[in-house]
Amino acid sequence: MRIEEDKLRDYLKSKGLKFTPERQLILKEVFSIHRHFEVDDLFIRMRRRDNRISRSTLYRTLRLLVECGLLREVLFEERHSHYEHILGHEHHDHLLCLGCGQVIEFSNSSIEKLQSKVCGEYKFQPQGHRLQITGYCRKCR
Amino acid sequence: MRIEEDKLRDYLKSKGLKFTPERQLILKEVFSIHRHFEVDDLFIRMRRRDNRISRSTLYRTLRLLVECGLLREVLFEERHSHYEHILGHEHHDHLLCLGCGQVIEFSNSSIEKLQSKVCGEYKFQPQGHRLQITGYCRKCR
DNA sequence: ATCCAATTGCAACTAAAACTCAATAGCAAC
DNA sequence: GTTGCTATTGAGTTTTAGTTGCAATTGGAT
Repeated sequence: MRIEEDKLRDYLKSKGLKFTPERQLILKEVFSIHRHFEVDDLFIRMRRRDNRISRSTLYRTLRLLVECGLLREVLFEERHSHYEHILGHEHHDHLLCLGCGQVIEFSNSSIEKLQSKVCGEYKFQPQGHRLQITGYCRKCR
Repeated sequence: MRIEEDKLRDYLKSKGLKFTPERQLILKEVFSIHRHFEVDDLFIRMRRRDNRISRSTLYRTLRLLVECGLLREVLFEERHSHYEHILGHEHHDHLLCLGCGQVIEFSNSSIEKLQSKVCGEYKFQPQGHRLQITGYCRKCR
């Protein structure tokens, strides 16, 4: 059926973990959101659908989804985690509007190339990066 | 006397706030640290010197120092804040080693230029940015 | 069908940071 | 220098975000 479910099943199996109904429900809900979300967003959405999953399970499952490469954690100006899909989305970075909170995604391969070059200079082996530009969007400035 | 003290005094005066002995001590301690630090580092250092400043005051004062442009908050992989000096340091970004936790600073004006270009494309007025590359340093890879 | 390790939900816990409030102290005006 | 108003402080309490321990439950390999 869905690619993301296969990916999760494979990951779980490879680690000797179980594919539970809770994990399936969370996965489904996560992939029905098509923008950035935080844990509490997810919790409330699931409650509305009467899927009474505990917060502990949400936290534990989100960690799994990050580990298996389905989700990415993104840090905005707030002190708690935000997540976004990786599957089917090319890598991108964010413009974060301090006025309206809007998040604009962008990607720029020249910047990525320069980053590789910098890493080379420091003999640093990159594993990932975050680039976030804060400021004001067209409407807010 | 010191530029940073003048800057803080000016900022406080402009906001109708007061230059207290506590704020002076914190400022002094902050500028005696020449690397990234977190709130508790600062707290412990001050205790060692018998400057018994409460954590509340530290938190409140650090916020002021960020507001007046003396400090910058940097987010590493941990969930609490780290700070670094702005004054007298040109803007830079970070390579963060997941092995030993080492933080390498770098700056690259070509990346900055490309960022400006991206902002232009989105009619986004940048105010600041964070670029953090995680991976493994020469020793750890 | 059996069995064992993984999972769940709940409650208790933790860490970082923010808030509350009574006592104190800058500092501007006199 | 004194006064008075407002900002500030520290101690303790609260909030927020997330983690952990544990007893009961369950997935899934055999």
